[in-house]
Amino acid sequence: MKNKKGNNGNVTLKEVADALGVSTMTVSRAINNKPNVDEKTRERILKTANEMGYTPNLVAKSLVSSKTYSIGVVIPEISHSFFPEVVKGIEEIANKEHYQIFLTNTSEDFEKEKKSIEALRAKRVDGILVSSSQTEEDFSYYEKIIDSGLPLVFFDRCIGNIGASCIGVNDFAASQQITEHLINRGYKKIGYLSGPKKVSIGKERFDGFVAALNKHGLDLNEKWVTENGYNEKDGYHAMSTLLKLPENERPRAIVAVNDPVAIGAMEAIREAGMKVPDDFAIVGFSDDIRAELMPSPLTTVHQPAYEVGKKAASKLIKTIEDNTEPIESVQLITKLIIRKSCGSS
Amino acid sequence: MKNKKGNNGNVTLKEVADALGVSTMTVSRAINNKPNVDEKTRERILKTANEMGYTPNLVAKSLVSSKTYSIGVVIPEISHSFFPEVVKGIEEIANKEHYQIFLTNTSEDFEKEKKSIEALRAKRVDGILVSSSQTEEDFSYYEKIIDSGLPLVFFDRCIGNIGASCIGVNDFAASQQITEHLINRGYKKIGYLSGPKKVSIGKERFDGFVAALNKHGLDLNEKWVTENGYNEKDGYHAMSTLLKLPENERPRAIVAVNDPVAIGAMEAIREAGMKVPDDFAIVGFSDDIRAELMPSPLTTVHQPAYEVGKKAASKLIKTIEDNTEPIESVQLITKLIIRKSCGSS
DNA sequence: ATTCGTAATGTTAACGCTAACATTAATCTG
DNA sequence: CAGATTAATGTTAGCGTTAACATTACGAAT
Repeated sequence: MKNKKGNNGNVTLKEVADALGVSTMTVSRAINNKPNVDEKTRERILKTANEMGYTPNLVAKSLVSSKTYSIGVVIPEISHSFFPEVVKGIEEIANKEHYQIFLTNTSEDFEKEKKSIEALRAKRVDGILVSSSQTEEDFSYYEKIIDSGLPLVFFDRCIGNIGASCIGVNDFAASQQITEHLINRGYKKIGYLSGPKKVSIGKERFDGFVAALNKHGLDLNEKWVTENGYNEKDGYHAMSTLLKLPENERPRAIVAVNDPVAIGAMEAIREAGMKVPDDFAIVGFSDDIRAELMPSPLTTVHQPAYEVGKKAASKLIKTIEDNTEPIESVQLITKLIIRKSCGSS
Repeated sequence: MKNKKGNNGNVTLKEVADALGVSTMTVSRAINNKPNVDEKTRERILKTANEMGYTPNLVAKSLVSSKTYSIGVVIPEISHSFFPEVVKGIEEIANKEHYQIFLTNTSEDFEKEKKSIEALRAKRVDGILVSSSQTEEDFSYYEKIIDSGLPLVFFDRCIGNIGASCIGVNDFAASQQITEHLINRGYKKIGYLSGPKKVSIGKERFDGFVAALNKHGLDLNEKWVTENGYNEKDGYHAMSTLLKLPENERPRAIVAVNDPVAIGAMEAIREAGMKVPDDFAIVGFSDDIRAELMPSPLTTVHQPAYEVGKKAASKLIKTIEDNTEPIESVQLITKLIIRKSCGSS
């Protein structure tokens, strides 16, 4: 409205230069604190640039430097309390290093995930941080991405051994540990509410569960294992299925792939008129913000979400800024949080 | 690792053109589905471009068009359950319209907010979506932004009458309504845990509270009003202060500016060995994911967070794409959620 | 065939900026 | 004070793309 050119009312280097009768290079040097500019000239330029409301055009700068100081973040579901914490950590580090983050939510949809990544790539982000909704079936997509040289760090849900770093937690061990906690409390009939095993965490946690059973000589009862999604409604649905079994064929304890699923399952149990832990002991994973508030506070595995975010961002930025940065697989330490839902006092 | 040029392994239009012996314009036309390209040529080009792994460089495109298809989103605290829902709505609409979102978290820090916006502006985002941590004291910063012509839409926390649209809820009326609910239940000694009044929601909600008192001829007792932040610890701290009053000088009911504050306050009450609603009735605002799970489920005001996000994004995009789009102040409808913390049966 | 009209393709310049080289002005040196 | 340094400034070209104009090709109409 107050501007002639197409640059949306933004002042350009050249305009500042013309206003002062110097060359654009001198202005560029002055503004970017490059050497070989007379101190007086620099001050004059800075003053005028400021008065004119000059803001550097990073788009143009990026075209020259092929560096955007933007990183893409691909998340399966922002409304899970785990992810906002992760994002907070990512944002904090990115910001400190003068990067901005593009956030995309895929709603656990691999197609949407791929589309988002294409969009990010077209925007020439310097790298991407991905928690994938499909890590086990078809690697080819990510193999291509990594091959193309786009710096990529997985977090939480990783694809292993394809040349990208991974920042997660020890899902296998933690899942085994929490299952063993149940076993040690005397439960023998233990069911498992799984998420899709095409996702690393789905597979790892399930494997940890099975390992715990094996270690203690317990059998895996296929009828007690369901595979659904990662949300409350999935847990509700899965538990409803188990509740349809004749009473004497039901498990006595439940391990859920994550807290939302556990919370959904608890709802199904409550609706069926039964109680946690009296009728069913149950444990989750992730220490959702709601976990301790449940009618029967949920025993779960606490994940250091904020730390995962910080570590992932810092690893990505290192990888971007130094291509000799080694590929690394980091497993942050989880903590078993024992509450009442498993029947502990 | 497999590339000669500086373009980070990205294939350029010119490279595709050279590979086929045509001009870059022809390739550009073919790829962008412009008319006047022979069908056979187009197919040949598309095929080769695909084989070579061509991805358009949006940075270059943006420089030409001065349009980035990026929007900035400025949020005070992503870990509040309200905001991830909003972001989800924003992302959904933005994505549908082929925009990407830059997410920044300001941690309620106005200085950080300004820095983020400068960074977004330098990146030449097409517009910004802001929930500001300071909406009442000094408008000059945002006046300058709006004056500069950068499309801006506020959400949740707005600055009114300075030329930007605002998507929020009717904080005043909802706060008045929930306070009246308390009054109607017979409470007369009502305290208020406020957030900073330099933020619109802080002011509006407090004013609604006062209006309800006035309407029913109740006095505002200054000693029962505290002003802190918007988080759990702030609520805890504020309530602790009230609890230091001699027993007969304490309020009997509490209105909290939002749910996190109410939840913090409930914790303080519990630690003091008292009960909700028996010793203190309490109500919140925002319908946090934890509200219904509290030991005494929290009566609160439900805000349509997801809708706020969708509406804000769509308003911003309309404003970006059509500068005759009118400035608008939208108040979405909240819903009073009555649970047990206010003493209702 | 010649001319014309349109479809297909090409060329140039520009978006805002900076690296690299070129020039000019200021400062030394003996 | 001439000649040589060095500091300050300027000029050119190019990052990848597209708008605008220029040229060429080709089938249709005479």
